[in-house]
Amino acid sequence: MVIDHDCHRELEKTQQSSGTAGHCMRCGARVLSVCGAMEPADLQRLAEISTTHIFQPHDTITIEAEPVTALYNITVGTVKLFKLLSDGRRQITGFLSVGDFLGLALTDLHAYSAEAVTLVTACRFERPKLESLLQTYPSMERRLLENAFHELAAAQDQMMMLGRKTARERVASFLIIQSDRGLREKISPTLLRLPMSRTDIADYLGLTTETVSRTITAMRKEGLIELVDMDKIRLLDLSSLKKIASA
Amino acid sequence: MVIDHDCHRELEKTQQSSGTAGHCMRCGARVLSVCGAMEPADLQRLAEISTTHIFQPHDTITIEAEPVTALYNITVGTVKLFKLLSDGRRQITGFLSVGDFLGLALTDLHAYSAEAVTLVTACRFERPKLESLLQTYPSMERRLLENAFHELAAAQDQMMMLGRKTARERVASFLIIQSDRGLREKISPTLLRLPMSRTDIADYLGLTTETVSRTITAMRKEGLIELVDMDKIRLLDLSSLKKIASA
DNA sequence: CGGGACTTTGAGCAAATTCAACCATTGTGG
DNA sequence: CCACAATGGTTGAATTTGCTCAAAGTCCCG
Repeated sequence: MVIDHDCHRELEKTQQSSGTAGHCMRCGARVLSVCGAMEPADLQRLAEISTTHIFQPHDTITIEAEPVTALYNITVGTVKLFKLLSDGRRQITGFLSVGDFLGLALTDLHAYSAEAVTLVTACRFERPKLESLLQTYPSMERRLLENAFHELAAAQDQMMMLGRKTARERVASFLIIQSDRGLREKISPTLLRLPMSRTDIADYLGLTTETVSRTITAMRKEGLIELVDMDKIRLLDLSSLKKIASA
Repeated sequence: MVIDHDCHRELEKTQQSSGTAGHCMRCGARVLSVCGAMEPADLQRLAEISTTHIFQPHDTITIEAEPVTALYNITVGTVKLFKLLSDGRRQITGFLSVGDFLGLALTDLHAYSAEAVTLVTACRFERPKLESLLQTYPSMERRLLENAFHELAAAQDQMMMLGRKTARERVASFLIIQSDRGLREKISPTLLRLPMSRTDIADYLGLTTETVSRTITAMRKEGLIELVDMDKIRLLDLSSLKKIASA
């Protein structure tokens, strides 16, 4: 596992300050996230306190236990959140996609690390500025609360998966989750694009890459799924998959 | 596993309406929870919209996927939260103790079931009344948000445990978590009372009772812990346990 | 003292991991 | 433009961790 990203260089290179442009008005993530509640004039104000950042695949975005300096709203791409044990074992706690928030916390330190899976574009809000924003828009706090509860429910499903499901059930669950993840990542109702590696899937499911690979092969042979490409999977029998997922 | 609780009967029998009494002023959980931020006069108002409930061990408090009608604040005892698969496999997602909230959600349906582990006393707030309360005390919303983020961080630790830790590491983690759970459940700095059964511990750790039992026995033989009683464990070597827990 | 529930212990088993080899795709330099 | 190294994915065999099934021990409560 080679970790060799010129992360900081990359960051400076790709940072796009945007105090003047009304980029928030054109933001594709707007309809999905907090900004959706705002008036055009307010969006202009939002644009003034936010900057756009681009991250290359494998770029580190935040590091566990380091100070929280900013909040990001993902506008393009996929991000993985994870925790590490001292010997390198990794648990991916979730994947973020367009419209999702990263670094949303009231604590001073990040609870997890975050890394770009694909090319990622994100809208960055400096923490102190965010605080004042929250006071200006009380409805945003409510949205954040809703968001937090939603994540909490997802976390509980994940616990059930990690604690009690078999490898087969976990892989099925993963496919269903990806399929349900709005229509945003889906190419067609049944064709699914998985931007993350087998290793990432394994670390998300609490399995090894070998087990994930073997399970996917088995499902393919059973006619449950079809591997169109390494990162494209067609769900041929959604109802069976759902049944397996929540046994 | 016998499920035979006359839950509803029990509920009616033990419900203590308290519109007039200033029970919130005397509440032991107050300092630990949201109510701590309030003035005496406000506590009186709080007492007017809340009722005290008592649950016997094994009483069901809420059921997964059923409508959320109220929010409880635990004032005495321990509650377990769990999810079930159709074949009976169970995952305990957490234990609640004095000061913790139950049924805190903006969704209409419960994300999990909750059951009393010990004798439990809880302060019940009807949902519609709660909504108006939140509008009266905006600072409470912030507290709820903090609470949600705290739970989210705990959930991520739990995911790491379930997905990547060995049985030994899980049991050590459990003991450390119980030990860290404030001083509220602790008898002395090293003597720990575990109100839940081995089955509950197993369902929390994603293991079987046999594995939990064997692991505890092994730790006892190694001199890491001492079983004072079935439900009392003395942590003899906290630093070693901590090292094992977060390998 | 006896019955029931919970816990511990034991022996064999199975699911998933580990270790190892092989295959496919991609990108690089000669 | 092709050979070849590098990366990621798949497949196979052996191993191991934790599970299943079974029995014995312990605690509690009437």
